[in-house]
Formats: sequence, structure tokens, C-alpha cells
Amino acid sequence: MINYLENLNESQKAAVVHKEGPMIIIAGAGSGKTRVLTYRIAHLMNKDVDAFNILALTFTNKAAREMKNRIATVVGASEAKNLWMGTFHSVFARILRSEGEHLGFPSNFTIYDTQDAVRLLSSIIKEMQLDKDRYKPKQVLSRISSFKNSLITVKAYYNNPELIEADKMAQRPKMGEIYHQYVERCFKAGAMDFDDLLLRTNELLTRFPAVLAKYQNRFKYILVDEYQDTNHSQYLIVRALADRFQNICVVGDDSQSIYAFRGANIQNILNFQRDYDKVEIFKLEQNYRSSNNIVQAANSVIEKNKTKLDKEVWTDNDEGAKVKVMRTYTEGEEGRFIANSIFDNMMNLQLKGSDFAILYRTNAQSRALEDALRKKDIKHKIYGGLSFYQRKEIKDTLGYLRLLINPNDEEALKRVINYPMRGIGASTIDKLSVAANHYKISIFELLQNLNKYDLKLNSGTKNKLDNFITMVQHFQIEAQTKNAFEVAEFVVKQTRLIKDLEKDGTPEGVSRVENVQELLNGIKDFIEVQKEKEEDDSLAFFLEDVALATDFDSDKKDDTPRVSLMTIHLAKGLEFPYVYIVGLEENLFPSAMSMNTRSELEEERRLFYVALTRAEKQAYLTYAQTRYRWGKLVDCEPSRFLEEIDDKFLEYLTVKEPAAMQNKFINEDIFGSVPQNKIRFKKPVQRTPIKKNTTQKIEFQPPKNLKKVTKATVSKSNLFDNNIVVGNVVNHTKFGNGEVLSLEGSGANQKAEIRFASVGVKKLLLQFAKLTIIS
DNA sequence: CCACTTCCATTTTTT
DNA sequence: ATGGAAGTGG
Repeated sequence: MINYLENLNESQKAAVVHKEGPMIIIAGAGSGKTRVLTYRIAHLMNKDVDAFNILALTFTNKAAREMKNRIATVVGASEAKNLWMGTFHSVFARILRSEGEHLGFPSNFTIYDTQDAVRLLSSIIKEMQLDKDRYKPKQVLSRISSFKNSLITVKAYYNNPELIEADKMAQRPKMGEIYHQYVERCFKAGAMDFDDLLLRTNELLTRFPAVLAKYQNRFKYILVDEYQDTNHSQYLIVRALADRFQNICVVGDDSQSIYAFRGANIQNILNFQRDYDKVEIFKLEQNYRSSNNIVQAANSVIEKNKTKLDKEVWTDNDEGAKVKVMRTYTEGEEGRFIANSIFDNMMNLQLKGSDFAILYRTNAQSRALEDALRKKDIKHKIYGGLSFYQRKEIKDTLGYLRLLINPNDEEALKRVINYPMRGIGASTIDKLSVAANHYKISIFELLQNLNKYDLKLNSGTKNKLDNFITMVQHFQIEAQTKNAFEVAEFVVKQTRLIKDLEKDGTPEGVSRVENVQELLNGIKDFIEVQKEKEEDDSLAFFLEDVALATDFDSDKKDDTPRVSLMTIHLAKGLEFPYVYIVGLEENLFPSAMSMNTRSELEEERRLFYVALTRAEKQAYLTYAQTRYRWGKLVDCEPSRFLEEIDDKFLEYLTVKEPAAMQNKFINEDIFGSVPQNKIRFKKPVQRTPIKKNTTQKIEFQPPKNLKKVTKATVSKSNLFDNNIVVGNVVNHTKFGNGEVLSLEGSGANQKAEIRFASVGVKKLLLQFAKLTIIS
């Protein structure tokens, strides 16, 4: 066992060994916060605290995983396994799975992601016949989200004249009713959105003292990382759980609070000392990460904020190079500058791609950067943006799986009831939805007893609905004996989902097919990993995992070191030797949306602080004078943050004579390694492959060693295969029932000779004939 | 009911 | 610029 106490400075050590009572660790950027947290947990365990009695809440699942691994090196893997560690959302989702029935939720409740929630709100707004321009679903959702994060239930909303008045003033008097409907519909669907996971946990702990006591007793020691970014709902959960033993340890840095937009309340950390008795305060102020120049530069910026705790971050590290500032004319040029700079640094200093990160304010900025990196052939990876699991084909496939786990999941049902198309159109779905709401049952229940209700559907439609429901029930039966992978494979095959995607021969279409296959591989992989860890490998748990996964979570060990591209928000907690912060322009960073109030602007400044303090050796700041926004070229002003850094920490790379720079880059384009005409012609064509190679492939990578095995199992021909054998009685949509006389060919070309009662013997290509096996 | 066309908003950040 | 949503004609 390593002697971890030796690796700590005095203030770190004090925080690690302090045992009982409430404590706050104010940890400056790069001050070894994670180290303190991990060693503290390890230390507790060494001092005979049972791992079962420790709860550690982190900001990302990745952070939890890494911390667990590090703890394992101190206390051993078998002990570390018993720790309960994860994000608020995943930890309390698990608790709600086992305790949710107190609240009337099934243990297999669905987790609605943002898209599901928006869709549900859209249909509610439509059904209520409200103006969708006034009630923008996204805005309504964020309003509801803020209610939930502040623990304002529907009832509380109606008891609060101020809120009602505010919504009236905003021309949205029906907000309360929408909120009410939304909550009802989620409940009926057995679904929780992200905010519900916290809100319902609060409800659980408040309404059921026995449950509260159970978890209070279990979690004798509670640790919360990134406390500056907790919202009110999370704050209350922590308080409730820690109330009995008061062994609450929160870690954070008020200067790095950057999630106010999703309800994070910086007051939680600022007021911690008032919330608990006899709080011990620990300050970690020595920065081990960055050069002195970077630390000082960052300090000089954050000083401009008024709201902050008293703390002085300093470092013993070398002075280091000054922060370099580069102005370019266009965003394309900005990209090229960065690509060139990274390329040069890699060559001159023998560095790997993983030594570099490019950080931006908005995801949209990644385009130009990516283009530039590609042209220089620099391996990179984009984090965030549209994740694998949000792609349409993936959500469709998951829709079926969700539906068979929780048939009441309305959003999943609406997604797949007519996909692939089976002639159940919008008007039918509307009728079903209205009737289901009227009878206060789910659409699935309605469909199961279609004959009990008079829905004025014609018999053809009724038949189609019957077929659909029979199919889903069939899946449910299969799910009882098959594992998650087998079920998914079965579903994909039976629904002919892949076949439908294959009809589209475009590159996008092909990649969609590949994505679905990757999903199946991913499920297989998931099962194996979970088995190894002796953890839940059910389909239900896979779906939960997927719902709460972030981009980093699919980050399998990559063979090639890559330059990381991500938003600054995503970069929180990470560090890189070389960091490029791009797009330092007014209205972009700080964002145009965030300049109305002092507090918003201060949050932008903290965001900039976070960005700058990611760098270990060298930071680059770049900005462009023109940039495409909404398809239009606009002029940009340099960001005020550039002004705010004390000049003595900066070095301007920009040549004073503008024309000289302009020529330099134009020349590079014409005489560089890639001829200009090629660039011009390729550009539009490249767009599509670009997306494919980076956003899809890279984001979701099953380990290489498994790929071979799984590829074979999930080969295309396998998915074509109909399972039809000679002697089967099959049903054809046009010809009715018939007996299979013989089969010939295989895979996509497989044909069957079938004797139909109606039309006699026919030879059909199985790929196209819509056959269902009757017996 | 569906395929095709046109129109529209989108870009702040995410569990 | 781009993709999703709504509208229109078959």
C-alpha cells in the first residue's frame, strides 16, 4: 500500500485526515482537489469506515470512475467496489429504482432526456391549442426545469402569486396548466426527466421518514465534489442525508461555478458555513498544474468579479511562457493558425496530440477548427455536441427497447409506432393520444383493449394497430429469456429497422445502418463489462446508463493520442499542457445572451477563468475579426476578457501591419501542400464524411478486441435473415397465408417458394416480401 | 396516409 | 448553412 500522506502538502493533509463533522474544502484551480478527495476517502476506509457507509457525489460519471480506480490502488479493488460513487443523477436514479414505488413510480421507470421532454411539451401545447410561438416548448421546458430545481411543485406554483404574475407578464398565463399537464403525463408514462430524478428524491426523503432514516444511516460520510455547481434541489438532498451524522464534506471553487443556467446556485458554496454548525474550513491555494504566468494571468482576470470567497491561488512552478494572443481575419484563418501551431509544437517539442486541447464557448465553433485540423492531418476528437445516443436512428432503436421495458413510455411509443412505416399516421396517433388522456390510461393499455373503446378507426387501421401491439408483446415475451443484446438484435431484425435504413443508399444512410450495428455491439460490450464487474447487465439498466451517459463515458481507451476539442463547460476538471482558447470576441465570449446582468457576466468570466486554468505549460488566446453567424459574415470585436488580463502576462503574436498577415495566409492557401482548387472542389463533398468520421465513429468506440467477434455476430446477412424454414406457414400482406415449399439463396438474395391459398404458388424475394411467420 | 416542397429558427453552456 | 417542421398535392 502506498503511503499517500507523504504525497500531500500540509493543507492537503489536514483536509485528508480531518475525520468528523461538516467541512468545506475550498480548492483553487489545479490545487490537487481530486487527490485530496480520493485520499480522504481512502483514509476514511483505512480508519475503519466501511465503504458501504460512504457516499461520494461527483460531477460526471467519468470523474467517479477515475476516482474509484485511484482509491482502489490504495485500499484494494474489492473494497473500493463497495463505495457508492457517481453523479447526483445516477446515484439517485438507482435509489428511485428501488424506492420509487412509494411515489407511485414503477421500478422500471423511463428517464426522459431533453428531447423526449420537449416532444411531450410540444404535444401538450398543441393539445391545449396554445400558440407554439408564444409557448416555445424549449423555453417552457427550461421554465419548468427551473421550477423543479427550486423545488417548486405544481401546487407550490399555484400558491405563488409572484410566479403566476411573472408568467402572465411574459404572455404565458397557461404556464401553470402546462406544468401540471406535463407532470401528469410523465407520471402516467412512468417517466422522470433529469430534474425529476432530484425532485422526486426530495419528495421521497421528505414524505417517507423511514426511507430517509434508512439512507441517513447508510451514508454516514458524504462527500460532494464541485459543490459550487449544485442546485437547490441537490443542496436539499445533501442536507437531508447528512442531517443525522453531519459528516459532510464539500469540495469546490466558487471561482469555477459555471452552471447557473441549469440551476446551479453559487450561494450553496458561499453559504455553507451558515448552513452547518462548526464548519471546518480548508483552503487549498497552491496550484501544481500551471506555470506562474498562467496562474497570475488567470488571477488577474478573476479579480474583476465581485462575488467570491477569499482565496489566493499561487504556485511554485516555473515562470513559464507568456500567454500568447493571436488575432486573425476569419474563423477559417483562426483554425489554420491553431492547426499550424499545434503541428509545429508537436514537431519541435516532440509532443503528442493528447497534449493539446482546443476550447470554445459554443459547439458550433468546432466546424472551422475541425476543417483545419483535418487538412493538416492532425488526429483529433470532438467531445460533446450531438451524442451518439441522440441520433435519430439510435433513438428509434432504443425506443423499441424502452417500450418493451416500460410499455407506458409514451414518447418511445410515439416514436416507433409508425417507424419503420406501417401505415399508422398522425391522425390515428392523435386519436389514440386524445382517447388515452381521456380515459387516463396509456396508449399501450388502450391498444391492448382496443375493442373496448369506440375510437372510430377503420378496420384496416385497427388491424395495423393490432399487429403493432402483438409485435411489442412478442418482444416482451422474448425479453424474459433473452439477454439485453439478444433482445435488441431480435427487435432490430423483427422490425426490419435496418432494412428500412438500407433503402437509403446515401453515405448518410449507410452510416445510419452502421450506427445501429454499433449500438448492438455496444450493448454486447455492455453486458460483458457488467458481467465482469458482477453488476446489473439487464436491458433496463443499459437504458438507464445510456440516458445518463455523457460523451466522456463512451470514451474507451483510444490507441492514437488525439487533440481534444470541446466546450469550456466540458473541460471543467481536465488539464492539458497546451490549451487554445478560441473565439475571444464580444457577443461570443462573453456570450451575447450573458451580458445583461452583472451575475451573468461574472459567470462568463468564471468560465474564462476555468478555460485559462486548464493549461499547464502554455495558453493561446485567439480571436477573429470576422466570423460566420447564422450564415452571415459579421464583424467581431475582441473580447473584453483580453483587456482584463494584465498585459505583462501576455505576448501578442499578431503582426502589427494587417496586410502582411493577410498575405501570409493567402499565400499559404495557394502554395501550401494542398492545392487551392482541390480544397474548393472538395469542400462541399467533404462535409458529410467529416461528420461521419468524427462525430459518429469517434464518439462511440467499442474496444478493438471485441469488435471482431461482434462484427461477425451482427453481420448484415444475419440481420436479413428471416428465420423462415421449409414448412412454415407465413402471412403475406397481399396474398394472405401460405405454406413455404422451398428456399433458395441466402442473405439478401434468399428466395422462397410459397403456396398461397389465394393465388397459388409464388416465388418471393424474402428481402422484399413482407412475411410474418404464423407457425 | 405519404412524399415532396417550402419555410423557419437556430447558436450558450448540459445532467 | 442546415436540418427540422409544417404545408400541399397525389
